[in-house]
Amino acid sequence: MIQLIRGFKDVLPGEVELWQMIEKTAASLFEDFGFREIRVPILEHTELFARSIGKDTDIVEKEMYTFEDSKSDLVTLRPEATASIVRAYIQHRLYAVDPVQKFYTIGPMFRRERPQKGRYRQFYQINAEVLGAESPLVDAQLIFMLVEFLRRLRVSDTSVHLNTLGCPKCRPAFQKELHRFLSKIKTQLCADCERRKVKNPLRVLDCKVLACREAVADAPAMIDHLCEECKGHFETVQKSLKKLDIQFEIDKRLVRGLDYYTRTTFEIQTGLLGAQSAVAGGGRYDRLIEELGGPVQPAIGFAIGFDRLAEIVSANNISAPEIDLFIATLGEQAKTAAFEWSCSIAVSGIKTEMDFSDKGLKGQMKKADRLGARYVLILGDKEIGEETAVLRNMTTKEQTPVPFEGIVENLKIKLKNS
RNA sequence: GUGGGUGUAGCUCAGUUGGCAGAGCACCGGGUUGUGGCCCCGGUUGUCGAGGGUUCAAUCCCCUUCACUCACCCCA
Repeated sequence: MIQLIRGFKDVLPGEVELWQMIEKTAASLFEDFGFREIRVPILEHTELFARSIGKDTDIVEKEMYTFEDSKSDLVTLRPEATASIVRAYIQHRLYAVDPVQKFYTIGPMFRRERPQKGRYRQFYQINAEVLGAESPLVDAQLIFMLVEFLRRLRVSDTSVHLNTLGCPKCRPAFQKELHRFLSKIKTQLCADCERRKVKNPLRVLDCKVLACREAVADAPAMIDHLCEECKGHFETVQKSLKKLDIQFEIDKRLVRGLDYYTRTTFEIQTGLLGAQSAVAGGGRYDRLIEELGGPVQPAIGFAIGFDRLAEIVSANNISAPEIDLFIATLGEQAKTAAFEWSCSIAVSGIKTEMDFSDKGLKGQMKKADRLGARYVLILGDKEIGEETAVLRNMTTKEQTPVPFEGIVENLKIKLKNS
């Protein structure tokens, strides 16, 4: 048997209703905050991701689905959405009329990692991005919106983690100091951290190995080395969050895996997903638009892990959709009549089903019951002879005759009003 | 990429120190020749994940492989 690709998954009916509910919740809330939906391609030039995410990141180094198409263009299945949104902003000069543009998008991303709980090779994200806005109030508003989104979905056991990564003015000095510190303690670091020390020193602070944790306990923190502007920005973000009654904790070790982040970064964590504690993450990327060849415009955004979210949203009150009418038939003549009627009734917005096999009445009643039919129209030889069908209310068991004359219109009226 | 656990009916899972493959639920039929849910009776579940090896005999033991799963790594 041909199975689906490892790390990919089918979302089957039953689960799809939950997904639709989450999508609607996001769209409606984000639109209330002035975000508009944007849809960007799943395939982009590899160059776009290499330049935005960073050549030395794990994502670009070993996790992307990259291949040559038939004309030898190097293309990649997107591992994240921000780069494409920024590209669209630049390419279509969306900044020309108003540099401030707010977008959201929902769709699949691809990363070739080893699958585990809450981690798939094709996974879905909901992204929200504000391009062209520098104010720290925007940072706070975005986090507020994210928290409200989770509240609407009744997700419990979540916390907001906040950090700042500084800007090109203050980060280099800090990095130099961090490097000096790491060189001093290098004998105590694990093999992974030896590697990180060169490529992404910030990550060393986030290592889970006990020896490393102890070694970096009093390492310098970015938060203590901010320039005046970054410091002020971060303080305003915190002050604004407090005004909005958003609980958060400063997490000096919160580092993001993508190179483009600057200043504010944040993550929503949960204890419900095992090792994959991040349900959503985001931050500022004030230099990215410019680095991709656009105007000098700051930006901020976040991504929500859709699959992870779906796993922790309490799905108890999602039930299979009921149908309004089931037509049970006996004999060819009845089936033919029911066939025409059912099509005509379904078109008018009434969920209608019938059975096309030659089941007995008992079997058809059973099927109607399983489908959650509110009414069953019974149509056998007797009814054909009398030109009157029988309509059974499945809850009250009450049965009423319905003459063939004008039956479709009568059923439409009756079922719509009940 | 590395390590652990698990693959038996549609689903949840038993099982045999190697000897014809099981239960519950679901499904189908009957009790009710044309009326669902509850009840009673009966029936079908299957490459025992795939390939190879050992053996008179393998679902069981050995090897390989694939998938799922959890963790590392990384991230949403």
